[in-house]
Order: sequence, then structure tokens, then C-alpha cells
Amino acid sequence: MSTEKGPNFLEEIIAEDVNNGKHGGRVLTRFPPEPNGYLHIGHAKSICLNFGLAKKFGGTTNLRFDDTNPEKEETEYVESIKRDIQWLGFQWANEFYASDYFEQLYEYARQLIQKGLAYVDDSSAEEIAAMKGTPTESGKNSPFRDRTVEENLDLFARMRKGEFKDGEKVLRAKIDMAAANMHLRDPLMYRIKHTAHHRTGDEWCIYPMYDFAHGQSDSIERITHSICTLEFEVHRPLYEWFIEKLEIFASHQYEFARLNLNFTVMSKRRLLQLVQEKFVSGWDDPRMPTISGLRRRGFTPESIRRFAEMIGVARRENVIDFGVLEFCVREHLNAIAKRVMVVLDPVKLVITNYPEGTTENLPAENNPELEDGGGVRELPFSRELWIEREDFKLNPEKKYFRLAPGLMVRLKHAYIIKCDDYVMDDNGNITEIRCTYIPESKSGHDTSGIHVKGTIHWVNKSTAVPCEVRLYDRLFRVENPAAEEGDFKDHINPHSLEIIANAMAEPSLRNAAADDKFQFMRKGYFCLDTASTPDRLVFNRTVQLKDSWSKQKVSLE
RNA sequence: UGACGGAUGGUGUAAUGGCAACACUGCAGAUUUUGGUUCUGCCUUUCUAGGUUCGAGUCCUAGUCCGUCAACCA
Repeated sequence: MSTEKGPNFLEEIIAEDVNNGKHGGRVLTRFPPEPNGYLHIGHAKSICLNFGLAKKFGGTTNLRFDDTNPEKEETEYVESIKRDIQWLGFQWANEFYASDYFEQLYEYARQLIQKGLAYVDDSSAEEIAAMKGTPTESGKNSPFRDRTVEENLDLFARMRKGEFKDGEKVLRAKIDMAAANMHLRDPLMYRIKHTAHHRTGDEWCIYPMYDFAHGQSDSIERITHSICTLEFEVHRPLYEWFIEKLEIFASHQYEFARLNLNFTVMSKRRLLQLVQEKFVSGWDDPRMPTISGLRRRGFTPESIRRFAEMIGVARRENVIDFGVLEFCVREHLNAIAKRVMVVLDPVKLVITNYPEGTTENLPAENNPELEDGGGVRELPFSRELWIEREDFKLNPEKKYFRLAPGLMVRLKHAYIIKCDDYVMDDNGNITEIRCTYIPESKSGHDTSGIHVKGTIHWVNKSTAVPCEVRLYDRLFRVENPAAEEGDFKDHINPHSLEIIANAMAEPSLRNAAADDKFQFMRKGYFCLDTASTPDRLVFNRTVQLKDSWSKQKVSLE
């Protein structure tokens, strides 16, 4: 970009801290995912922020799995998260787990008990909820609030030993049941769960809650700037309370507004439903807003990082138009994608004055955006070709620059042709288009003096590679599915996936590799799907090209 | 009617008391062997009411609207 944005509010805070020599100018951030699902584009914003901020100020970033709820967490998710972060182009300084700190956290809890700042409560979940009060009504003290330090220490030790059943007891901080901030009304610190943990196995049957794990983990790692989303703002006083009472390293929490994208959902809970209930093929379904889905769809790390930079960071709620993401991926793919020709909806075209049994190889530039055109490849050309069905019209409207009886058009990288005739079957379908070519109009050596408005793509029939092409559209029909009445899944776009079984590709696509990015000329950007095999090539459409013609057509009607 | 936060074009984000700008979108046009790219131009903005000030998007007061919080989730 030629114009630089001003610093965002987090950069300002960190710059000031660094200038003031806070923490000796040291900057250490962390990205703290819970391994209970795959990362999505919203996490990408957070990743770019945390890693980007640290890098900008000469610091580093820890990856820390917030794995304090064994019921939902799995190693599969840990692996996918690591893969996605690295794919995005970031490397953490340390890989940590909140579960690494279980022993330390247990000790911290004992310290609070000893200071008279935590107690074991025998109340049930329902009783605790009832005593919590409401935002406008203060809560009531638990009858177990005033147990002695000795009794609390003993009970807490026995909780750890497994003497009690799930839900029988909890450890709570003793703060203020009348606090205006609900999170300060004696929040739970530990609960009993006789559940195996993906890392610690059966070692523990008590697990710390988020509020008693996150801030302490930050502190243990000496995180300087702990950046999270806005909904944790009301947790900050509690974050600070624990650090103050424990007298440990004071990390600070800062909040920013999470990313919202229209026409999709962004909560792991909903994404999990889409996966489990088979509305999509998996977490990496190309229609999913997950990082793995975007990767499979053909997005590049560069385009996602650029997106994060473009949307900025602030503290106000925002909804980013899906078009911004599309703009970013087009921008990058336009620069790097190899131009190739693929006919998605083939109709036969015969060049009647081109000799039968003859094939010539025409040079074709790979990418006009590159210095040397990205090199050239050879395209076979002969008497029979495939062209796009929509590039021929019996009765063309005004400003239609393609093929119609009597009209001329250029075949990209080849010759100008004129349509003389066509063949129609009994159902009124065009089965063949018959043209003559102008030998003097050969691409790069055109001496014909003829100028045509339109250029269309084509594929040589005898050497064409049949393939499958998958076209994607937005997953939902409405801007904010989560906000609609009823089930968000009722608003899934039934046409979000269109499979084209018989596309015809130019022969060079036989050598397509998994990471290759292509522009199918005039059709969009595509990549090989993970389900593709050498015998059956499968391509995903990443995004369409901008199409001012279809817009114009609509306005003409 | 509790606590905390927020409000700048259609959408985002800047402007840090001194000419409201940048990007995306949209619309027009130029170029084009991709109706792509590129280039040019245009549309559209400070929630309301007071106040402070030579000067307010920015500071103050009041209001309006929006968001978050009452999981043994994170």
C-alpha cells in the first residue's frame, strides 16, 4: 500500500510501554487457543495481531493451549491448530499448555485459601446460580463461605485426591457477592471432573476454570501484553485481582473487537454443528471460514495476512463484508496465478477451413502480470475445439462481444474466427458451432487488420483433459445467520456447492501440483482439491473474477 | 432498570484541539488478445442537545442507540 495506516490502539499502548522501559522494553505476547475445534478466520485476525505486534516491537509470541476443560479438548485439534498457525506464516517462541501449570495453579489456589481468599463450597450448581443474584440484584453469601482455612485446605486436598464426585464441591474465590461486576461474586476457581485429559490423563480430577488459569498462565510465562477479545473485558478486574492477591508477575490484559464476517458463522460451536451434522464435508470443507477450509479453497497465507492488515483493529463491533476477503485473495492470486484455459460447460466448435489431421502448437504466456510473462507454454490447436456454451448466442443482445452467427471473435492465443453455421438438436440445444478462421490473424503475427471486441478461451478437443470442477458460493443466504430466529442452519444456501463433472482442461493441467494456483481465464481462480487424483483431476474455485459484464447485463434488462 | 465498553460514508479503518482522509463496495469513463488487471473521475461521513475554546470528530455535561456480562465453557 502506498498509504500507511496510523498505528492501532494496541500499537500505541505497546510503543508507550517500550518507550517507558516497562519490563525493560521486553514484549511477549501469546496466542491462547482452546484445542476444542479448528481455527477460523477470526482466529487468523488474532494470530496476525499477536504475532505481528510482538514482531513489530522486537518481541516474541508463545503458543499456549488453554486446555482446562478435558471434556471438549482433543489432540487432533492441537495438531490442526499448530499446522494452521505455521501455514499462516508464524512461528511461536514456545509451545506451552495451561495443563503444564496444573501443579503450580494448585499451589496458587492453596495460597489463596491460606490467605482466607478462597473456600470450598458444597453447594450445587443450581444453588450457586441462585445465590449469584442478577445484574441488578446482589447475591447472597454461601453458607460454606466461612469455613476455616484448615478445613478448606483439607477439603481442597481431598477434592484433588478424588474423594468427591463431579459437582459435589467447588473451590471459589472469596471476593464480594454484592459486586456490581458479576464476575467478582465469588467466582469458581476449580471444579471436579473425573475425566481424562488429553495430556495429563487421569492425573487430575479437579480442573481450574478459565479465570483461574488464563491470567496465571500469562503471569507464569511473563507475558507483557495479553490480548483478547472484547467479551473478556468484564473479566479483567478478576484477572487483576488474582494477580494482585497472588503477588505474581503482573501481565496486563487488553481487549479488541473480534472479527465478524457476513454470510457465515464464526463460533466454534456452530462450526462444529455444521461438521457433525454433515452440512459440510469437514472442518476443511472449502465453504467453511476455517483456516483449513480457506487453505483447501485456495486462499494463500499472504492474502489472509493482508486481510487482517486491511480490516484493522479497534474496540468497536464490526461486520466485515465478505467481499473484502475476496478482494485480498484476488489481489494476490492475480499477481501469482498461472493463466490456463479450461472450458466448464463445453460445446464443440469446428473450424471448417482448418486442415483435418493437423495440429499446431501455439505459444501462450503464463502470467501477463509477471516481468517475462511468467514464461510460455505450448497449446495444441487443431480443427475441433471446445468452447464455453455461454460464449455463443443465437440472438445476441447489444454489446455482446462473443460468438453468434455472422460474428467474429478471437480465440485467445490463437486466431480470429467467424461463425458461419451451427447445429441444433431436436430439443433446441446447440451441439456444434461451425466457423472459419483467418490464417493471417495468428496471435502475435496478426496482419489481418481485423479488430474484434471479444476474446474467448478454448481447449483443443483431441488433447483436452476431462476434469471435475467445484464451484462454491457463500454458505448462507442471509448476512447474519446466527442472529436469525430459529436454527441458523435453516439459512444454509442450498447452492453453495455446484459440481461440474465434465469440464475440459488444457493438457498442461495434467501436471498441476497441490500448491499451484491457477487462473482459469475469464472464469476465476482455481486450485487442486485435496481429493484430486492423477486419474481424476478435481479443481476448486477459490473466487470468481470480477465480472462487469454480468452486472451490465442485469442493468440492460 | 446494575457494571463495563462502544458510536466517523453502504462496510471497515485513520485523523491524538488546527483543511475529515485511506481502503473496500457502488457508479461512470480510458486502456486491454481475459467483459480480468491497470488508470482516471464520481457518489457517500463525524448519534443528538448543550457547554469549554479563536478553533471540537477529538475535551466537558446530559441524553439516545448498540454490544458484553447472571456456564462447575473458554
